[in-house]
Amino acid sequence: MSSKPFSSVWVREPRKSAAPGRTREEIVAAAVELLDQEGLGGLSMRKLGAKLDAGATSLYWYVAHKDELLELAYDEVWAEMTVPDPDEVGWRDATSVLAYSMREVILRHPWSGDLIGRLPALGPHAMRVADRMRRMFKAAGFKGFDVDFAGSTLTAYVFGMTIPEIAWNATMGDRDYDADEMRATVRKAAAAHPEMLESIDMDVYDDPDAIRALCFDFGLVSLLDGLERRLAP
Amino acid sequence: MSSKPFSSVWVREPRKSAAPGRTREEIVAAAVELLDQEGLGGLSMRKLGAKLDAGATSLYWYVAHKDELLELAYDEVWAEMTVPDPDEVGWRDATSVLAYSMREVILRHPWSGDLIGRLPALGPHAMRVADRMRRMFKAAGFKGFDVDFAGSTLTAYVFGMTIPEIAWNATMGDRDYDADEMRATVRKAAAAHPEMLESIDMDVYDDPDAIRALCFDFGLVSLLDGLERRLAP
DNA sequence: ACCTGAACACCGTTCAAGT
DNA sequence: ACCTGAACACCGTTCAAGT
Repeated sequence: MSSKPFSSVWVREPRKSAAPGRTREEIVAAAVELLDQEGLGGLSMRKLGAKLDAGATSLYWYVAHKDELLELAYDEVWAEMTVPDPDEVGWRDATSVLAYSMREVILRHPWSGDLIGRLPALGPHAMRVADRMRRMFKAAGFKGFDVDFAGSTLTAYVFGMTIPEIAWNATMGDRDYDADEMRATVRKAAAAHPEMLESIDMDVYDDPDAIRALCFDFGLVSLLDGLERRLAP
Repeated sequence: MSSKPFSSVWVREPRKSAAPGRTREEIVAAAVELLDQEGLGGLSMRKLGAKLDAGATSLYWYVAHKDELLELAYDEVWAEMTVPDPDEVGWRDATSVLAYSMREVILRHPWSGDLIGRLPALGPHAMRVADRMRRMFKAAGFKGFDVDFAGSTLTAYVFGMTIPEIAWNATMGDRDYDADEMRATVRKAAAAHPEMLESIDMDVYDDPDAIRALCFDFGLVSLLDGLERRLAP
């Protein structure tokens, strides 16, 4: 009945390469390297081909299209996330460590921010995280759908908090940060809302990195408290 | 000291058009229409020009580059969000209504999901929401930085939860959904984690829309509980 | 003040052809 | 089995030139 089937690299049977030629692994590794260096916009099939001393279109033998390549690269990001064993540290600490680890990994690979939630996360490394995260929330005492709901809630929070951080780093990273310039920008944008301007603490713009870290923690603690409340009998 | 200044349509002085020619408003309206119909990938300067019976490059008189156009369109999305008055319904209900409204508006303009957090939200409509949201959390009893932290936490959650929903709708929307096919996909992807497969309730794939709504509510209630806890003396 | 078309430097992807 | 180059149908943006 489906017009076109659900498609993902992880469902498609890969080509079985006996020995010669390139391998998917080295292609993906090169792609990740390029992405880390130049960002999502910096990865083109032509550039990646050149990097591998191959013709631009040779990659299409290993991969159906660019999105598959991105799916593969994306899964590498999940590989770097640490999910502690809840039996050792307790579910709350485990969850907290995972949340911080996700944030850190994503900030280290800013291009992943544009992929999160947009690409299916069905790769082996994503699955490993999903598995261990389920264990975490089961250990906490969640049952049935709530195990998945708790997981979705956590990742939604972390991703939703981290994605704007990437954007901030991108606009600010390659320039000198000027707190006063930033304050002036905000003041101008919010000129129509004097009440807000008056109540806002402009000190937030002194050390944005520190404030963002505080903010992340505030939200995370709130979320964990809220989840804990779900467990009460 | 800054190499290049922070840039956003909302900081730049727009051209003062006396009367003739096109207006920014109609250009933005046409852009939003195109985006709603064809998605982010469907908006090109050439297509938008054609839609306005203009040369492809005429738009560059009104807008410095495509990103500015997107900033303008993006702000229109914020215009549709309803932020209730906390004095009338209480902060918890107000927050809840806002969260649902955000989710609904974003799902109605799926292209906005790709822009959220990536583009500066300094437009007048975004500012209106920010202002009213601050009021909400101040009414709740938050003070100082916590007012902003609570706001960031809420939007992070809503955005992080909604973005994957858009992706889901995009892959599934134009085809018939096949629950069994989906279950088979998951089973295949998770084959290496039998424990997870055994514990997962495959009923989630029967009616994904309903489950996602449940999930959104679960996370939102948890988050609100957690925020409420921050207010305890 | 506003609009145009040509041009530049890119894209992803297809495909017939090579080895 | 693997790789290639040419070709197609696109992009965003610049810029000199028009009115």
